[in-house]
Amino acid sequence: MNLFTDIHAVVLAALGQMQAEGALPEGLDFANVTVEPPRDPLHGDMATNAAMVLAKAAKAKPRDIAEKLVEKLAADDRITSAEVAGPGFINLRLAPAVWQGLVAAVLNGGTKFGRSNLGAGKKVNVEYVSANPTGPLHVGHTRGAVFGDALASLLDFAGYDVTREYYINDGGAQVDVLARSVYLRYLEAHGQEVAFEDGTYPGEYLIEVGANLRDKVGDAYVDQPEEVWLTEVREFATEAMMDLIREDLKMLGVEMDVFYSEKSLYGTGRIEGAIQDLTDKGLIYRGTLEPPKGKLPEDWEPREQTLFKSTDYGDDVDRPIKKSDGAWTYFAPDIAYHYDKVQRGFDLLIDVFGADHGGYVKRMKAAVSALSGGKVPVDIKLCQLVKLFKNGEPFKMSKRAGTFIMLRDVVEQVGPDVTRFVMLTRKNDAPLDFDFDKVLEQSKDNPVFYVQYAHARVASVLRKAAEAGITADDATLLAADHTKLDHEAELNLLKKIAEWPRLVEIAARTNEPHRIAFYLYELASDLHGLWNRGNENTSLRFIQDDDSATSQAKIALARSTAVVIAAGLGILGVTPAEELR
RNA sequence: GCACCCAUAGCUCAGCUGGAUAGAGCGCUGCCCUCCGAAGGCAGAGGCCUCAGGUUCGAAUCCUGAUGGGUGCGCCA
Repeated sequence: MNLFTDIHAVVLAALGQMQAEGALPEGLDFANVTVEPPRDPLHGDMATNAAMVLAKAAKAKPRDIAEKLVEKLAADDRITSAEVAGPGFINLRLAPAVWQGLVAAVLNGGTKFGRSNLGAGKKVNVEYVSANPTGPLHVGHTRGAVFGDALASLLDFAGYDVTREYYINDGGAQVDVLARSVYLRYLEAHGQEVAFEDGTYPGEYLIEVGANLRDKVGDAYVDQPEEVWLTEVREFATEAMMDLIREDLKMLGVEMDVFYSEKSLYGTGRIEGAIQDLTDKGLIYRGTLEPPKGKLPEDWEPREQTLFKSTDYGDDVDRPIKKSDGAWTYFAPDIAYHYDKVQRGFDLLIDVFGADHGGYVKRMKAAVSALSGGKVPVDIKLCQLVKLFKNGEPFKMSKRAGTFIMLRDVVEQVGPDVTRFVMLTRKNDAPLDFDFDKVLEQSKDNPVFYVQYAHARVASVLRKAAEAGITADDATLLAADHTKLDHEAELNLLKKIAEWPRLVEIAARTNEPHRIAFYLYELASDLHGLWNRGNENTSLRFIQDDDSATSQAKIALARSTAVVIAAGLGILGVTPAEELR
């Protein structure tokens, strides 16, 4: 139930009627006609721009169209007033009964209220995290993980068929480095002195992996050449790292549907197949790239390479898919991977990358566009950096100094709910400050707490109602007389609830889950406001002494608010609190 | 040098793909608990939406350019 689409339909019907009566010419494009909440609530409940948008094509003055449209709209019994304002806006006011009807809609729908079929069941693949399997996840990954996960949930809520996917980069040189590092820890576990030189991972998390390897194979690999052990150790180490990463994700509450291995693309002809597809389209050639302008790398020399003609699809330069030794570059398996996603029948692909992959966006879009014949859109969301603070002081991360903050450090300190919510209170393409002290603060300065508090307050009302002997289960609340909710403050809260289904669609269309977080803050604010007005005006308190019928109507409103908050938090992956401590 | 992202109140940020007098939190000045949780609420002060052009009924929003900041730029993924 989305009141805005309902009224939008009313407006379109009225416009159609005007055409039938000759008041408007045929063949007008209504696509830009919107119905939205006016910026200033004093103007009314909803506003439409219909008259202004159509004026030019209809060769009429906006206000003239508006005057006629207003007459039609006023005939609808949901609309109590329709008036022309400013340059040709039409401001509408809706009958209280329309707003009051929301309570039943919310209580009937539960946390499914606001679900949309915007996605119409289209298959969408959301790829996120995809961190290299060389160590536990750190803070940078955390933002991508939270963002991708919330986006996936949002799209699901908006009616898409969502697959959550993790691409394991286990095919490149970095896993050989990992294997060698684990091998050193393995030797160490056998009592040898080892040195970690450049090009190895000195992280302490590998000590245990080395010891486990020793327990598994004994001294079979000790003092053996690399050919003997590299493949097995690599396998063993990547498995161990993926176990670590899976644990990290679990701590955050992230569950993937698919873990897709890069390595599985090799030796199966799938990379060759994808490249062949591009070759058939005339997009693969041998050539030499121009050196980048400006600061030239010291060892630059022109080289002939196998290139993908990504410039045909808007990229700045063509991109190499093979190294000079004939091996694939990282780009080639990535092309094959996306080719595979296209072939699995997804209607839409979304990649969530870190900001450091910004330069990768154009070539990936080019590749998908070429591979799918432009049929499968790919949206690439970049998550900007997370800056950590402690006591207001920037917290520098350094691998060398051991102050590299891991995902588990953050989650252990502040919990998954806070971590998730805070990471979603900024749009993905803006950098994020994360202050350990501030996020744990319990005040309105902290949005997580503020929203949780609103939810907990409603739970508190329900407990108080039980103490006062008022029945307040959802069935009873649903049957209550909601027309008693006629105070302006109560109607305002209902109007905010009415925006929820609309907001879900906007957030889903733009792939911006942070909008959910901001909406929840506003909704919580309205509830807190109503609550406090009960201080001065006792008739606004949810529990009315000696009047259980009125109480039930008011509690139904509180409960509806809590349901929407719970639904929103559900999308963000945050558990709604029944009680705060 | 080139590409992408960002620029809105003193600070941290929203702004519903072009709408009316640009919003919130913090901070600042006041006020509200015999009351369902004051862990809250209300009010006030605070703005040339970085700058300059353009598009149109209408621009913080779209386009061009400039300035400042971030990220990246052929055998690392």
